[in-house]
Amino acid sequence: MATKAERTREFIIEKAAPLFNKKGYANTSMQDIMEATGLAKGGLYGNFKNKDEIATAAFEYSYQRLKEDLGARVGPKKTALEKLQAILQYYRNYTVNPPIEGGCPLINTGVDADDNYPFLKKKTKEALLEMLHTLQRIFKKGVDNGEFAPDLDQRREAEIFYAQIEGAIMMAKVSDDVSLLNRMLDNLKDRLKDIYAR
Amino acid sequence: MATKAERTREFIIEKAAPLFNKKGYANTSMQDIMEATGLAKGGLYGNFKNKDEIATAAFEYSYQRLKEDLGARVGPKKTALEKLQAILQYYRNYTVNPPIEGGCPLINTGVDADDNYPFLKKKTKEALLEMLHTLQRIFKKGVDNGEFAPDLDQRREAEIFYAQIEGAIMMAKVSDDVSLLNRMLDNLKDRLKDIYAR
DNA sequence: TATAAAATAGACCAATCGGTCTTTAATTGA
DNA sequence: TCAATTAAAGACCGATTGGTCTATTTTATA
Repeated sequence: MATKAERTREFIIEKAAPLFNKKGYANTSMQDIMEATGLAKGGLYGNFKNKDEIATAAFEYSYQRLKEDLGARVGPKKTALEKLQAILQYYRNYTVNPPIEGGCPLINTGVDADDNYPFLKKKTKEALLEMLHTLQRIFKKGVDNGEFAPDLDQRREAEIFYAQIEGAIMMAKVSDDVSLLNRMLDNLKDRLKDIYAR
Repeated sequence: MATKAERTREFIIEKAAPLFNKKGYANTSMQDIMEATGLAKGGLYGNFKNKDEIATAAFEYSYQRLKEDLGARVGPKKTALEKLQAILQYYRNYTVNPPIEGGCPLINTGVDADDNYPFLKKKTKEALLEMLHTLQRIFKKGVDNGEFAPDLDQRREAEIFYAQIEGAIMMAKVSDDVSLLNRMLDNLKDRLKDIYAR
């Protein structure tokens, strides 16, 4: 069994992650985290050096969950087309009931951190690049398998794919209209068919 | 000539807008605005009721500038295709040298305000819907002109168009790679040709 | 069960926050 | 030019911020 401190640390991260994801760094106070965890100051600062360290761990936790959720859906699928469709399915109604409160941590932390918190921005950049790389690998697999046209620009397709999803998530949230996101997913599905048909 | 107060008010907005756009609401302090304007507390609170009012005026100013910049480029163009191409041209290298420091105010304020500041979120929503509506009108014009296929789903095309741009801006910022955005604009340009060719 | 070690509580701190209010300075119109 | 009005300065306020530190409690080990 993990030591008490390790368990408490993980507990704090789990409670803090949705707070940071929803409210951002500046709007999430240590007081908020104390209330969410039921711990006092000593409990938090005994397990973390400072707020930055909690925020960093919280983002890593949120991103890890995103990866695991997607991995669980994509992993079992055999073809590239099925993998990509599984990703689209994952994002359906995303803004209404996101796995982590507040929505996509890449968008939230990316925008929040960009001009304010270099240590968080660095983490977000790494996560985004990894995500794009994973998508690119799926498209490559599709080409290698003969599912997609051999001259397909894999990086470009990955970027288009993800930009449309992330852009639509943002727009759906701002406009309080999840159907905007779902329409985008439908369109991407159609686009996959086009690539497939070639 | 406008009254002194009116001029000062506008001056404050101009100085505050890039601060809010770059740093967000919580990270922009009245002290920051005092320093940016050279005014003391009395100067700010004599012209605005509170921080919320400055933030609101700042967002409206930033959005107004976006509209004007785009309008100046799109207005003179005759065809829908040319108008859309002008928009794509406007966003080229956007993350490197944005018209308003911090980048797209719709993304920034949208994400910042969504779960935190209802009064700002409302403004962002209105702005986004107006922007989408404008784009939709351009696509409609293209259909009416016979430039685009008559069965073109104008709303869908507008949403795809803008989601790709906004998603790419976000990703380009986070990854510190403006070429990601420019590749997306190139692709959108190609896509317009496809629609046009039909 | 007793004891050493680890973990947490919570009082306390200086700094900063948004905002108020009175005083002083600048502007404006006669 | 001068008086009335408007605008701005800046001292001040209570609340909240992130963070420290010591006392106490809980945990783990012998």
